[in-house]
Amino acid sequence: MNIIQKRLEEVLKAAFSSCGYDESLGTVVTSNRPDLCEYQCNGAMAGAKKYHKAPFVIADEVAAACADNVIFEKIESVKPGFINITVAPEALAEMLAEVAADGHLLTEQTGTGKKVIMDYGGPNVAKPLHVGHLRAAIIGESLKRIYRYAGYEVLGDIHLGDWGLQMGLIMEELRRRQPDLPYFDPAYEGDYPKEAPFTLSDLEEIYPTASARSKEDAAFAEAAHNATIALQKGVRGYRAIFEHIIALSVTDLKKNYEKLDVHFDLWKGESDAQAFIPDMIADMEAKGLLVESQGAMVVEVQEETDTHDVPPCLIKKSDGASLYATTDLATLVQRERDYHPDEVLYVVDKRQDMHFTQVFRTARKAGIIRPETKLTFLGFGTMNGKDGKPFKTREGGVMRLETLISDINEAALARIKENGSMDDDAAQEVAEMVGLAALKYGDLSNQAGKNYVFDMDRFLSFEGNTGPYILYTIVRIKSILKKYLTEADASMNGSILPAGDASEKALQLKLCGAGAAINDACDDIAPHRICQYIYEVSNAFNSFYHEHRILTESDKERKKSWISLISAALRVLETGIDLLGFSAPEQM
RNA sequence: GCGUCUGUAGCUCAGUGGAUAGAGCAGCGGCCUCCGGAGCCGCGUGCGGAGGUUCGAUUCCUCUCAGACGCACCA
Repeated sequence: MNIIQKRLEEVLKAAFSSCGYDESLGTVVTSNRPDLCEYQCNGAMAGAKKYHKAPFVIADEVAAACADNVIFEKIESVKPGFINITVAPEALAEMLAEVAADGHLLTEQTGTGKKVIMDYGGPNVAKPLHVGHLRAAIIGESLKRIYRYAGYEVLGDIHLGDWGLQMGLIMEELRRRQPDLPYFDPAYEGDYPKEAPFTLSDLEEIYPTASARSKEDAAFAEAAHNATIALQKGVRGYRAIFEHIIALSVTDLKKNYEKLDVHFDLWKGESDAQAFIPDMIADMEAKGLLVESQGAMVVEVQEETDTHDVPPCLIKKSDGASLYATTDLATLVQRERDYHPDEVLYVVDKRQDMHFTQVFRTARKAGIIRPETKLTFLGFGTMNGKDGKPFKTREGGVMRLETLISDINEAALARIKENGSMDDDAAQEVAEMVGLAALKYGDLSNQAGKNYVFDMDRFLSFEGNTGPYILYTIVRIKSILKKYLTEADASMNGSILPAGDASEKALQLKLCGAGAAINDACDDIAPHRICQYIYEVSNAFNSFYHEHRILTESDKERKKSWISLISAALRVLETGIDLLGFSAPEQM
């Protein structure tokens, strides 16, 4: 909670209590009428009924009971029963000093001692990343950082799509093209080559070709199916090809996620979970959970409180093969065995809501995870084009992530060169930072669960609620501080003085809310709260900046106080963008 | 058909059981002898619709309209 709110509540609750009312009525919230006050308490109205008194009377009593507390500049009751509060500048300055002195900006360490596994990758091997993978990566990376800031131990797992028919398709197509490779010779007993007989770009072409072929050529489809089984059985030639594919893909994926400043702690995949399937299924059978339905083996997950049908969770196909849900469940078996997480958070397309409902229920019924382990599904919406339909290339195809990123960087570079005098290398580097900020902020500033419109021009416009605007504000503060530090008597240790005017006070008030904003983002699994907060901080800073000449201020203490104030603003903003997953250049 | 989600300003989006629902963009008008004008300051329109609960509803509930999405052997 915001330190100001917390302190005010302590006073208000005591006042309600001393007047003979329930102290829970002393809840304080930020004012929705900034023209009247900074904070307000509506407890008098809530309590009016219970105590059979006019709300205005209660508000009057309470306000009078604590009016002489030094935390208030003003506390007054207003009809019909609001208690309006204005914070004393001296008290505010002290509270801001506490925020600035705290290692986590007074973010409550709610996650201390808790371990969370976050699943926010899901790319398929042998296929390029496309924009569909973007949201999971951006949102997941941000949540990982936010959770860590609140004290959680977080393990980010990429959860590769590296199993199933797609692998068989690739192998069969490879065999069709190069049947003489030793991998396909059952009699071959020597070592296989260290180098793959194909490149990544070969793979990117092979998969769609094979996929198309299997649809028209039944014999090929059958062969691919058999190749899949051969891989699953561990036939060493197929296993060796599999290793080649993984090695090539992972190298490429790391490079691409690196560009997004997205990092995973675990590079596990669906293939890693396969070994856990037989025991898991045996256990389900032993518990009597597995039932036959229309030829398949399923776990019923309908619950009595359901007001509608929830289809059963499919564990085994009628041909005995396992499915999507089977793998996800086995992955949970593995995660429980290896990490004992307190929570597993999935950042996945919201269209998979039903799937995860089934998986979570099955996991609980089967005792795969401990009863106290939280399973959370954060479903995100689709990234749409300006036409409101899912984002596509101009030709109507799926856009590769690399293309999207380079398009943004190019546009950012053009913008920087318009008004900058940077040399080319520096400009390129800054363009990448600005581009990433535009991309991530444009995504994260929306509620994760909703679809949003991707509009590069808007995200990069450098005006309004955008990543570049935040970066600009940060760079501006850095620039002032740099100039200040060249002065002979520069000191970064000035104490923050009580605000002298409205814009200074507004900035101080805003900065005190940093920890609360981060806790809110964490508790609600909502990075957009960070965006909103740092945007407000940026606005507050820019208003303050516009009304004060910091470096030419003649009052030394006042000047040092302002330096401390904008340093605090800088720290809050840089922390904010770090939690969103990007960073600011020195100049732009 | 069943279900889930969404509907807030011309556009893109926030938001809350409380007073007068906020930003940005677009439009109009101001501000550079000044630490970065990628900025600042003004100007106006809106909670899809109907009921209900409540002292008070855009927020909670029911119904309704519209759109997106999901409904077992793909992942």
